[in-house]
Amino acid sequence: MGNQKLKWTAEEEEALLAGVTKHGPGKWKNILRDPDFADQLSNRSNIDLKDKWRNLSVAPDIQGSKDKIRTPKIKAAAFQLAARAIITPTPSANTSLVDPLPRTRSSDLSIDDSCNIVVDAKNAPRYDGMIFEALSALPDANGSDVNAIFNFIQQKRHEVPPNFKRILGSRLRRLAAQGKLEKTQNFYKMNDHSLVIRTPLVARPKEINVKPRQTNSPRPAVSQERVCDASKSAAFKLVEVDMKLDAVEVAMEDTERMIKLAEEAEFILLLAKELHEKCSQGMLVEIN
DNA sequence: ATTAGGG
DNA sequence: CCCTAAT
Repeated sequence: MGNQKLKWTAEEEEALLAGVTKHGPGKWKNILRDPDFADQLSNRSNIDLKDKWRNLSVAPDIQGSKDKIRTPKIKAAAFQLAARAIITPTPSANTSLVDPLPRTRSSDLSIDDSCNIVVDAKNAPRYDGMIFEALSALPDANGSDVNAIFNFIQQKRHEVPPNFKRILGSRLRRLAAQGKLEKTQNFYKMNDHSLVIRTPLVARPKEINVKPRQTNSPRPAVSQERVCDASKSAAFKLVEVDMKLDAVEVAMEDTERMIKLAEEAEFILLLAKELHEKCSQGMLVEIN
């Protein structure tokens, strides 16, 4: 009777998180069966997984444990967000997208719009078009700043989400990082790489179907339309993958930004505590 | 057999 | 972690 009260290792937690993102919460026996996680969780039962998940979902991280690791919490959430962006091929008839998404509710630093990634994913590539349109139309030869681009796009009567300005911001930064835009001190302008093949066929996969003309042709042979269909859907899937990768990158970007904010906030909180302690001890604190 | 919840 | 009702 030895191993009761076994502490969860980081590896086990990771495996659990990965398992949940893959199979969904509640599919514990499945996660346990999955050869990908079977080894690391060999000492855990499906019920253990359930309990652990429940704990991870609640604990808003208390500082009691020598402020071990709270970032993993955020990273885990980020991982889930990214995974969610990927695992959303068929908007219907797929996994139950009701993941509780364990997140702190109390000291929550507002992860706000990060749940609209799927939407962003669909729009991000289009924004690129608008951005390039704006940059090529705007006069400033030295480049334009975010506001100029933002205003131009709005005047174009392009419908954009409320948080568009921020999306635009991260979008610009990313394009600059990819070398598709030149950035100098918050001013962006196009360069040679801006016009390279960026998803050439964004053509809508609507109705281009070539239906078989009646049943007159007894032997349509190997049917060219099949081939056509295949390449068409292949192209579509490529675009799809492209968009999803994009979504993940954006998600990571936003997440890193959030983590930074969280850390800064925490630092300030520490300062505040320190000040409070000193003040309550009757000390005179001067703030420069 | 398995899962969700309460203890 | 364990126990139990519910599916």
